[in-house]
Amino acid sequence: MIVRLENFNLALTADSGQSFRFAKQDNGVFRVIAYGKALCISDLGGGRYDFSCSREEFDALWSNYFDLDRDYAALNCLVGEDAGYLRRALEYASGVRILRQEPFEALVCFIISQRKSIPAIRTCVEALCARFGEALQDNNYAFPTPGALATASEADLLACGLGYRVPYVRQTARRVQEGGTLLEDLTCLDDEALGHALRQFPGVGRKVAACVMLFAYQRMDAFPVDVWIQKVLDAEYPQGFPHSRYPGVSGILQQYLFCYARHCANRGTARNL
DNA sequence: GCGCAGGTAATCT
DNA sequence: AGATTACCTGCG
Repeated sequence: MIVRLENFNLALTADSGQSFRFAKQDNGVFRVIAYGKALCISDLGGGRYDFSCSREEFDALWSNYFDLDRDYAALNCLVGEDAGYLRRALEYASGVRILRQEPFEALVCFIISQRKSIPAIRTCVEALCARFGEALQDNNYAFPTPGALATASEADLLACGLGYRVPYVRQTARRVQEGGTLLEDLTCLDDEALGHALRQFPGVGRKVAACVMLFAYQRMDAFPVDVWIQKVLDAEYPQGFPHSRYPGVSGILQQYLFCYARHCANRGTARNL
């Protein structure tokens, strides 16, 4: 189905490091897998996109996944011309959507992400899915269930390139499986309590917890500080980022800062998905 | 071939 | 509290 979307930058969202399950195919079409479904999206230009799904699935799943009901255009008014670096980041990255991922997938993927480059994370996550995930059509695989990872052998997880993170992932998967609807139940917690609960999982510190809050639980005030954001804070916000000026959206702005900082650093060097 | 990568946790001062 | 360090392994 073809839809017209404002404020939607597919390429930048796919490469934003939120989900590690985007792939740009040879024909330029983006394939993403989430919630046990594979989807292909073509950018037709002029704000028109072709989604390889029914209207029903779009409304029930993908609209939500891409956070299409949120008014990202409002950020234009909130971040003024005088905002300097942040304004430039907004102008570059507006259209990047905060994805609504499954909590378990986000939790595991960001545990894995520590001390890894994005290409390395992708390779690792794909290996996990191929080995432990449900087979979908076209040689695609869903993200593994907590049970599948909880019962995975140490050797099999090592073979996926998890390295020293193997016990982190296994124990996290076990806790989630034993906890039943544990991750769903966390939805009712406020930001501080949710962050604290997430940090109880092994291998989850402040940064990973903030990523899971932002990319799975839609906590738009979560502000993950990784090495890129730290560089931006050091250079542009020595007094600290003015969170109080952007209530309810500072996580989105964090994502824009992240994309813009990487873009500036990577200018000139070839880089693709 | 070799340093480094979207951090965390343990171990210090 | 804040600084320092080991940690697996693939990618550039």
